[in-house]
Amino acid sequence: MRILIVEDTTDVAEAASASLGRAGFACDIAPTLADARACADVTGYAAIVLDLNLPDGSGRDFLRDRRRAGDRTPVLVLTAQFSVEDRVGALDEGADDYLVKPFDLRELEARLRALTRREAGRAENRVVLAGLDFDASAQSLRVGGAAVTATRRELALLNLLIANRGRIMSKDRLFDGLFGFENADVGTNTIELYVARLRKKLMGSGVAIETHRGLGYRLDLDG
Amino acid sequence: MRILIVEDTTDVAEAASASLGRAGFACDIAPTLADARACADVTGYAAIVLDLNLPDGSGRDFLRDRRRAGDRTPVLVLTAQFSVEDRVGALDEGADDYLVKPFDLRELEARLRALTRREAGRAENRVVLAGLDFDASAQSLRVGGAAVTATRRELALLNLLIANRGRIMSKDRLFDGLFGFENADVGTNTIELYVARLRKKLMGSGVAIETHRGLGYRLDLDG
DNA sequence: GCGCGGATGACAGCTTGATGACAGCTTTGC
DNA sequence: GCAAAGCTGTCATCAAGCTGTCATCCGCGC
Repeated sequence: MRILIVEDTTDVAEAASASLGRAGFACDIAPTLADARACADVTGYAAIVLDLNLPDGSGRDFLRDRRRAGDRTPVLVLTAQFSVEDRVGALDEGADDYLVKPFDLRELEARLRALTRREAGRAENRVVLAGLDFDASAQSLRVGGAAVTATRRELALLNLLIANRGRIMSKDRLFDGLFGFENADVGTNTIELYVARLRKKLMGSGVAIETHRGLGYRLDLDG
Repeated sequence: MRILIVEDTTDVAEAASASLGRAGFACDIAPTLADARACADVTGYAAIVLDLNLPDGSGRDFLRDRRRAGDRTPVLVLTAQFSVEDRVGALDEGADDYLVKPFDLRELEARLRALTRREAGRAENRVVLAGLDFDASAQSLRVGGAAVTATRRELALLNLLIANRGRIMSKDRLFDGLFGFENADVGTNTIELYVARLRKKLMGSGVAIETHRGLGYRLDLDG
């Protein structure tokens, strides 16, 4: 984890750097806004510690610029001011946290850990198969890059087939997956219907639903 | 955005709930650890505000349990203690932030905005999308440059849709985000109502709320 | 060729969503 | 405190389009 410390008071910056270094962070120090910009442009950081009082301007401008540019690196602001307005202002301008000087180094360390912690693993429900791009959580379907709309039943069927890709699914099992008890009297023909409708929408995706007579259906790569 | 407030002092909890409600958050209050667990098991929250001193135990246990269980919901800890050890301890146990009592309600609000914003992958409160310009902290909305007034619920809905832009949000999820438990008996038709009202206000913004029958709604660029 | 399982187009019913009007309640301004 | 304004949510009505049935056609395997 690499951290950028934007702070012009050498003592503070070096103390922080040493302390964070011991905690496993690699730190770069930037004593001016210009240095900070140069560093941030060259490499990415897991987080930025930003003093607001700098010799060549206010850290707020730096923060605002980065956010406007779409940069989401977590920023922890250091401030000498106590007023609630200032704190609220900093947070609303895009800071993720702040610390009032003088601060305890252990606390800086803990806060940076909290900020950088949530970088890791987001559960992805997305499946990409040849020209097919299906995201179960967003219920979105793309075929060859183009968004395709599908109804609830169609998506449910697709979901089932994808989850069992490469395996033959009997109509009974598909039926069980698509309909609850209250729909038990729906004709089995319905499955065939939805397979047909899905096939039409998956046209040209490189993925095909094969028919296996007397056995069921299987989704797999085309060809 | 739905928030769980775990706090046994009724005054504090209700003041926070009222203040956050005005800011567009839907709040549930849990006065005990048992209540908190029950709530958290039943529904998901955008963030949890957690007092450490509770009648049936320490909030730390609750926090630790949730993290062990793999839950990453942002947690903001309320504490009466000043010691650095306590603060560091809370952060390292998985809290994302803390506030020392007594705290300013505006600050709680700003910190929760920062926490939920980060979760939604945003670095600042302001979002500009085509002709739509929305600022969550100022609760202000502009369409094609012109200021548009919108009510709290409308803004809350918009905020939710923007945070999940591009994905289909089921009415249930939108409902959970807009209403807490005390409003559980509100008809689901209400969502449709607010979608209609929002659509009217977003007219000509280049952003549209698409209906996906049986699935939910999705906010995306028009076209 | 025949039989059976599967494919598919059309359609009617019905669930789901849209929307205008209204009553209750909250907030705001005085 | 009071009154007015505005926000909220319910209801009823209307529109849309998803669903599943039916009938018919296709094609594989025997």
